[in-house]
Amino acid sequence: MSTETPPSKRERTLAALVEHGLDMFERQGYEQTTVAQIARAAGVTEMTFFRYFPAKEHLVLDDPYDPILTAAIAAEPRESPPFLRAARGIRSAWRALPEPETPIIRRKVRIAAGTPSLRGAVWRSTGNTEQAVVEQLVADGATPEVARVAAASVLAALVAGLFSWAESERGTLADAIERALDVIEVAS
Amino acid sequence: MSTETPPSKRERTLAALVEHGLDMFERQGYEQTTVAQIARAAGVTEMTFFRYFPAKEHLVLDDPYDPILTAAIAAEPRESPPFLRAARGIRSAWRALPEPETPIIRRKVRIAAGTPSLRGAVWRSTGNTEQAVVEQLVADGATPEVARVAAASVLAALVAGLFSWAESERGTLADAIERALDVIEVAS
DNA sequence: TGCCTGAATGTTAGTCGCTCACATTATTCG
DNA sequence: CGAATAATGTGAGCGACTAACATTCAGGCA
Repeated sequence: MSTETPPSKRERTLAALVEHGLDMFERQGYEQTTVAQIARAAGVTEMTFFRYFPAKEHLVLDDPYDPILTAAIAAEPRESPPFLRAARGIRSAWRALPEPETPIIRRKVRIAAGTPSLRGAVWRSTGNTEQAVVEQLVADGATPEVARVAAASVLAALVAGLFSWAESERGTLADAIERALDVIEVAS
Repeated sequence: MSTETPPSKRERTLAALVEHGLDMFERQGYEQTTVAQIARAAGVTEMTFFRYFPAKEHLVLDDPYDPILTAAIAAEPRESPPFLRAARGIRSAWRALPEPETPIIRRKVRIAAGTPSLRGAVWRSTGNTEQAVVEQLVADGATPEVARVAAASVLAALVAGLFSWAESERGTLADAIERALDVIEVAS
């Protein structure tokens, strides 16, 4: 029926690790869950876990959105100040995006939002995106200092919106992000 | 001559730990420096290090500014939107503050800015300040969601300004922060 | 001055995240 | 089927951090 090929062994153990990992994080907390426990629950060795994820936190953190964001920022008119260009670019990027498979994303974000050490990790992992945004703004004429502040501030708003969305049971991701950007774009 | 009492033993080992720690971080990098190495250089045991700092990163991260910030935000007129209230509050708070003993602060911020894992730690450690700002904004009538976004975004700008300041050899801390807030307050 | 109490430090052992070198078992495809 | 390659296991070890317990040191009081 479905056109999907049967999952390879690699895909199956990956899915098992994610499934058991998120499950145990939700039940007993991130810090209280050991990598060895997750591996054991997935029928695999601790070593194997680290072959799939470079660190424990990566079971919760992806981040595939860099190219879309930077492209959208590049499309903004250069007359606006960098801060507004970044905010509006992100806004229009998300508007154009299909709503992603939210169930698992919501679980991950909720775990991250509720775990102090992961909140830090989220910020660090946003570093790549931030760097991309900075480069785009600089390419469009902003100074590096200004670009760094603009990028950091806008992305912080985005992350805060993400966290709020995950904690509230309802609403779409796109709406939450729009509302977050509304808070910041007080100039029109 | 000086009115200072002679440093106690505790003060002396604390100073030794900070001094050798920062020194080694600058010379060989944060990740490449071991807590045991710092302790040894300070003539003390690894265990003693952790009696002074709850974690390695705390040798670099303080954060004594919460009360001043929240007070200044409370003083802002409530007609403005929360985002601007937070930004302007922080601005006026720093304007009123005496320029702190910058040499050691600059060293710490520079180390933090140049170490990915510490950038994340800074963000996590800002959580307290963020929470305080959120509470102040909510007390002044903002919704929690709006307050969280505003606080996160403004503090991110502040941190970005801090990092820029530390990396550039000259300029005062207050000026750097003002410039960072200028980027964000595009509405007037 | 000498003791005495509490602060400061040391010791040992252990957990957890994470890495490396090397051996072993599965998969898949010619 | 057999060989190449992918996936996993083993064991040893490092570094951050914690806890229980023992020890030494500092400074005030008789």
